[in-house]
Amino acid sequence: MKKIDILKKLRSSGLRPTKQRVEIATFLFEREKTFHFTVESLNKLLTKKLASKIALATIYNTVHAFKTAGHLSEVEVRGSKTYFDTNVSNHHHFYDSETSELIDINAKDIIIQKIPKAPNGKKIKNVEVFINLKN
Amino acid sequence: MKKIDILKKLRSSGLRPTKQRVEIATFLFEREKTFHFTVESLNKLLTKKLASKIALATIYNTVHAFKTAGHLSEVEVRGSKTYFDTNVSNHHHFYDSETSELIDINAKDIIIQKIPKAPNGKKIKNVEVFINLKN
DNA sequence: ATCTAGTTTATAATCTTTCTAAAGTGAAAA
DNA sequence: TTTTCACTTTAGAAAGATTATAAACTAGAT
Ligand SMILES: [Mn+2]
Ligand SMILES: [Mn+2]
Ligand SMILES: [Zn+2]
Ligand SMILES: [Zn+2]
Repeated sequence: MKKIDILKKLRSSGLRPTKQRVEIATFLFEREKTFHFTVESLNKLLTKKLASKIALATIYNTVHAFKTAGHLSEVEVRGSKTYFDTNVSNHHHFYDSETSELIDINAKDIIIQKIPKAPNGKKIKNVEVFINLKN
Repeated sequence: MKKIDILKKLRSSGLRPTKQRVEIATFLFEREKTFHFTVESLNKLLTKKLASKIALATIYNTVHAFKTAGHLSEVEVRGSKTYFDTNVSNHHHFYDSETSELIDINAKDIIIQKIPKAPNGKKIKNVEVFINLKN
């Protein structure tokens, strides 16, 4: 994703393209592959990459704003920290607890043959498959 | 599960059957159906049920001891609190975010037809299916 | 250039969970 | 039974992640 598109992405979500948001968005979205991160890991990487440091509160604010805008999704992973994902399409994950690393699985690469009916008047919103890895 | 079995369960895991442990174990395991809970919800229910209150630290200690002994499992649910489960067999869950309620799905009731290979020298430890519900 | 609502920031506050260390207790040994 | 001591409970402190606060800053409209 190019810088011009990043500005569009921000503006179209009603987010002013501030210096901090553009830097964070560039870091997150100017890459080909999915990026999984926690606020802590993102903060470390941004600190390493950027000359001027961004306040931790701003990183939290920005990540939440991006999530609300639909530019990031949240992945539930065992542990205390919240994981975010630049892949906002429906997909699944491998999880390597040795390295705390998430790996995407395309939705088409998992086919579920049999699934129970949703209980009492409820419907199925989505199905998440989480595959834990070992050595 | 009967009280005598609860004492056996504790002793066989190397846990002294103290007053608090027996009360918590009785509350958790003397029921037919699976029970899903957080430490907070368990604490509230125990406070309501018991005459003498158990310290929050003891509830944390006990729940972890039971988990380590294999009498409880942990379920990863979106949100800040940790969920525990009296069903320690391999199974899946529905999750109703309206009520924050987990519902068990028997492992046999979900059949996965196609699954990707584990990456680079890793193996699959287990597969967790999490079905989010809506109205 | 001015203005203002939106944004950033340092810091405090909150919330869940874990740690600490002192007091209490189960059960083995005497 | 009494003694003993490792294990357990407990209140409160501490930790760690996240959110709230409010003052300073700024993008972009006028
Ligand atoms: Mn988590
Ligand atoms: Mn969670
Ligand atoms: Zn992903
Ligand atoms: Zn369950």
